[in-house]
Amino acid sequence: MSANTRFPVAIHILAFAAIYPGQCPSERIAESANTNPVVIRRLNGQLKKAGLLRIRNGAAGTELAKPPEEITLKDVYSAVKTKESSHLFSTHQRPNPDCPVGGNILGAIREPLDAAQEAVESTLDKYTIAGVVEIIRKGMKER
Amino acid sequence: MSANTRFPVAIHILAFAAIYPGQCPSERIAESANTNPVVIRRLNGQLKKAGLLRIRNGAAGTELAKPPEEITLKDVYSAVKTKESSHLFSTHQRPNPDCPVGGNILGAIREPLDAAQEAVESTLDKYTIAGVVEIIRKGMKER
DNA sequence: CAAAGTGCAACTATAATAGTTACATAAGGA
DNA sequence: TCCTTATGTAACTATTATAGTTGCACTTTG
Repeated sequence: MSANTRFPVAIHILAFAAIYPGQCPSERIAESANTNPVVIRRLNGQLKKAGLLRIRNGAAGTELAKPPEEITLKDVYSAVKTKESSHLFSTHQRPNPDCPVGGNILGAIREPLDAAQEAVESTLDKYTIAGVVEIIRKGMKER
Repeated sequence: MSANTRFPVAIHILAFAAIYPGQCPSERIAESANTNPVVIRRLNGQLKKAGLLRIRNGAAGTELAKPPEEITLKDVYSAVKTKESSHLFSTHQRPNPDCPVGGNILGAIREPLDAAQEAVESTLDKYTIAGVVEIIRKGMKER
């Protein structure tokens, strides 16, 4: 596959909307993220469904649906994950149930894998779009 | 792509070697993990290089290179990660440097992404092959 | 030296992902 | 009202990390 960049691009979208509210058509964000407008619109749809972004057709504008302090990176991560990308670690699908190891391996690794997943999500929950925007604004001043 | 299953399969290999030391040719492990012997040998090579597995050609046997209590899942994770899979989260490659957001986004998300990565690794470091084997053995008795 | 098994090269196959084109639809402003 | 701007979405193609496979030279033990 190509690498999954939906999560970082989704953060990009929200940061953009926070900094340029009402002035962020998909084409402009696509240019900023160096991708295609349709890719942005697809993510926009997921962010909208998750209640993070307010989008209107036509000459209206797109803007955050909540204050950036209230949008955590975990919210973003959850908004854009698919069934395939929802777990950091896949497991091998059908280890041989007739082998004592194959029949028990999945149960034996579930706890550590779940714990790792939980660790990621609770870490992402500590960061917000507001924090990301703050760092971007700092970078903007320095040029 | 297909999903990356190297990490769970590598755990499978080590657990197998712990339970059946000296009796684990790649063909037998492949059957247990429901995959191809070459896939196992490829992982074996990485586990050997990382000092986790002792492998001999021919009619000799494969066994753990250390006691299972001393092999953490982080060791395994590190052993089998590739350049592509080494980071849980990819970033979009070339956000537009001429855009204030595009030029600063990567720097702004580095800290949370690194923190998430670190959280995963330190979580995996708390689990060992010995722990996995113990759960498998418990399952073996129950049948 | 035979049997068992590894190491590795060189492919093919799979599938998740991004990229692209095209167009119907919607909303706001002159 | 109609033009402009933009979204939503279907229907593809392109990319690429991954697993799967075949074949064979090499190594080690007995």
